[in-house]
Amino acid sequence: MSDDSRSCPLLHVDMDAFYASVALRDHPELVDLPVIVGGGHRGVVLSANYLARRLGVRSGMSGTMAAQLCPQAVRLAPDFAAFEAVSRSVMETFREVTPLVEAYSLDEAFLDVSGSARERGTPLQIAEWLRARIHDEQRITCSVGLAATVSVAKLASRRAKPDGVLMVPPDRVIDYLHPLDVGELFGVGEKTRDRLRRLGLETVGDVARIPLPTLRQMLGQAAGAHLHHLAWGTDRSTLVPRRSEDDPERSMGAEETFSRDTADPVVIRRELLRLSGKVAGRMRRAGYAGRTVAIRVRYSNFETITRSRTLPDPTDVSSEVHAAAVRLFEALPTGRRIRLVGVRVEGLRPRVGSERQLVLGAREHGWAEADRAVDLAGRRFGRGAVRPATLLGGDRP
DNA sequence: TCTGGGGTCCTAGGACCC
DNA sequence: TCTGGGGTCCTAGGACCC
Repeated sequence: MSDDSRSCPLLHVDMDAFYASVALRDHPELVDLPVIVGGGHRGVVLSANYLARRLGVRSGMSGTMAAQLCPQAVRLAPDFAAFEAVSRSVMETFREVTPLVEAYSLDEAFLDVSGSARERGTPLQIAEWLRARIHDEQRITCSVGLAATVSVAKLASRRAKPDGVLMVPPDRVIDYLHPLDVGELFGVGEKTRDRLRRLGLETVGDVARIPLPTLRQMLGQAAGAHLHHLAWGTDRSTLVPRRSEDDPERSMGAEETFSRDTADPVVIRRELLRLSGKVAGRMRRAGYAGRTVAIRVRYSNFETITRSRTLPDPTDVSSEVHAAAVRLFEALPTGRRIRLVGVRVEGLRPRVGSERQLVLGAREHGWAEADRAVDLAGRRFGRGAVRPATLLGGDRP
């Protein structure tokens, strides 16, 4: 590859089979076997090594199906603490190269290296340096896509996998994009792909040839414009450093699939209590309060509904979140068997000090104090050290 | 024994206010 | 007597991503 890579200052770095690679690093005796991370009872595959993929296993697939395709695979439980540690360390390496890092998930990030040339060389040289460095330090491989825009860099890294590099310079973008299946575009999932196919649009080029107003009419204002830019490779070229002070989280939630479906309101209310405490605790640790409490219920037929209520004031108090969640749940028709429940708090804003207690009555004040005591005990004795009495000894779903 | 758990963004309709 | 728009907030659902 000749090095005209200065026209491709955006790097998308993506770890190869991240969870599986980290797991294998800690279980070297398994490297020659197909390995699946996740996919336990009622679960889906989180990651699979390339041996398992060769047999058809894909992440997101149900564990049951993976076991059918690949009964000889070794199944490992995910170790999120290990994944997070590797992720933090990799992101630090990225920040050595440039401050312009958009961490997209635990195992992916976009880097803008346009300002790093003098110290570190061309984007292509930087990509290879990063790959070598990550391999040396973490013993896992990654792939890098280079382009002038975010979505093209992302497509390129996918095509480079595993353990490769692919650059798509601006003057080659159209030739690269237009033959691709529309489903490959970042943001085009199964539903949109099917819809486009029914409209006779199979390739990215087909979409590109549709006039923008027509596309907007077909897919909606935002989605139409978005797709148009993706099809011409003219999507955004500047990065948004994620999860900084000017980029607060929008919502926090927790959900759980029961080990078997249940219609028992006592079991469900107890689960709502546990999830509310988990969410509110995370909010307090992160310094957020939020006004809208939402629950999610998935019935045994997989039909999924949400119900939400906006409170007069933001809260991070476990019992307030729980009370709102239970009220929403109790407004639902009874008797249907439920597969999953979730609690989410939306409209988060940074909690400034504790001014709220000053204007509230004694009742709420007491619960906020109780939460603080629980948080303190959790820090000293481990999370879950103090819990509501109804969660003690109860069967976890 | 099909189908997790964490999120984000968009749309659409109705309420409500000016 | 008949009939306005625009803006914002709230709620529910849907699509998508890793």
